Amino acid sequence: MSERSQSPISECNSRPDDFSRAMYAQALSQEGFGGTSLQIPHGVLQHHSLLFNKAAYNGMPPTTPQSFFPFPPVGGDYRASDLQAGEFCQPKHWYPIASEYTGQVPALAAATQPTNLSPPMAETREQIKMPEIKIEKDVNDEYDVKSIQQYPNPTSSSVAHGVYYSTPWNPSFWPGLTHITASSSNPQPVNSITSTSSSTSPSLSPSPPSNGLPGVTFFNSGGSSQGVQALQAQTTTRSSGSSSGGCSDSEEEENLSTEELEQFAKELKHKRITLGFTQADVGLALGNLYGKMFSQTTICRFEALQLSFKNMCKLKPLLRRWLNEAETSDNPQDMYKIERVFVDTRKRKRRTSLEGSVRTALESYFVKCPKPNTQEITHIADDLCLERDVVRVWFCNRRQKGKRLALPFDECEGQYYEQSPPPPHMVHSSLPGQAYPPSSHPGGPTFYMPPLQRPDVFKQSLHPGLVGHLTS
DNA sequence: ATGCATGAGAC
DNA sequence: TCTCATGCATA
Repeated sequence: MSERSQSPISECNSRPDDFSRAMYAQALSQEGFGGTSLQIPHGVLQHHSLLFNKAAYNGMPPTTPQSFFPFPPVGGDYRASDLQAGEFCQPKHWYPIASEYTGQVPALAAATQPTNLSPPMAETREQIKMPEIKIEKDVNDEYDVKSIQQYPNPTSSSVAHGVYYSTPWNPSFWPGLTHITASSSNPQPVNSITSTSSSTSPSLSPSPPSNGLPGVTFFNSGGSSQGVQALQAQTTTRSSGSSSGGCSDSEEEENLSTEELEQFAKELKHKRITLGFTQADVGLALGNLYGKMFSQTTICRFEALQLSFKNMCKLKPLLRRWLNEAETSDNPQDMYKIERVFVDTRKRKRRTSLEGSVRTALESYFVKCPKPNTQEITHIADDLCLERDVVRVWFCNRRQKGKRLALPFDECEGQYYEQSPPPPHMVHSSLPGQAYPPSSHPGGPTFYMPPLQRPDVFKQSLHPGLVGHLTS
């Protein structure tokens, strides 16, 4: 107890919307969180995957305490195990070749290729020799001048319409699209997405919608691909008797099942690779086709089922339409022909690279308190010699990550984040000498216990698809 | 593939 | 101030 009492956040109080995680509970309840040594096992559950990925979860001796670390040593160097949290759900097994196609390069390199069915397109900026103006990281500026990435147009000069911003150019545009998908937040079906586009070839002009119309005309009317029709059919098996074979995605996605999403993600990845597209290509092509481009990151996360269910539902119809286009186009590589010049002059904070020990410490804090309050954040920041905002963002991201991993497609998303009554042993008492004052939260000092505390049970709570990934 | 960051919207 | 969707930068 003595050591716990030294932890500034050992009595981190949960708020009603605090989330709780099985893994934390498991670690905390089964590994003696309430004990004197905080025997949270190696890795301190930095990753939920540790609970399931036994191969990477054994035998790591605890590391020594760190001076800035106000509570007992935590096991394992975070980076030593370096289990990326998403690994367990990476669908890598689908297509071993996939790893070769995860480049992040804008599709430009392929634009001039006569055919793109052969994969060897440039995958990195280095490879394609893209001029990139960037400020080195060790510059003293607090903020970099945002990298200005200029992708020379291989086929034409940089024209105005080729200018893309990393943010949506027209905020009113995308919201008009979102309704076609996510069921939870978009009650009304939208038939307006019925495309007025007559060509099976996507517009090569990436110019944003100029009229601000809610994307009504930016969809190519699917319906052009038999192969994808099959896909649609298979993803249209809905109880609500929604359209079958048609492209009224608004209804289609209404009751998307997790299986369907998973299936589609696989399909997408497979076909994308077969067609020779990178994830970045797809993201850009979406911009071409539908006026909203996405990053390689997003496509990657879609394929890896690492987006929220709602987000998956939102993106799926776009990607399916892209797939339609890609599959049916006589010249799929046309979809590469994107005239793009990135001119992003926003200042972006230099990315902080946290050392492994710091991450470990943060993880430990997180295990104790996933939602530190302002004071706690400040304290942690002081302890770890980090900017307060870095800590805050880290916790935000960590929560998001935890949520993403634990509940990728749970339609009852959020249920695990609801407060659950903490078992007596998890209720921290206010201890003297704590750096953190008693919480102002009305509920009193509590600690979140997820409803499921055993990995196997936890897995059962996951979507079957995810479990599949977990067990594969 | 993923860590850190941003910004909109909700609370 | 949080969540969420998303992306840059990088491992």
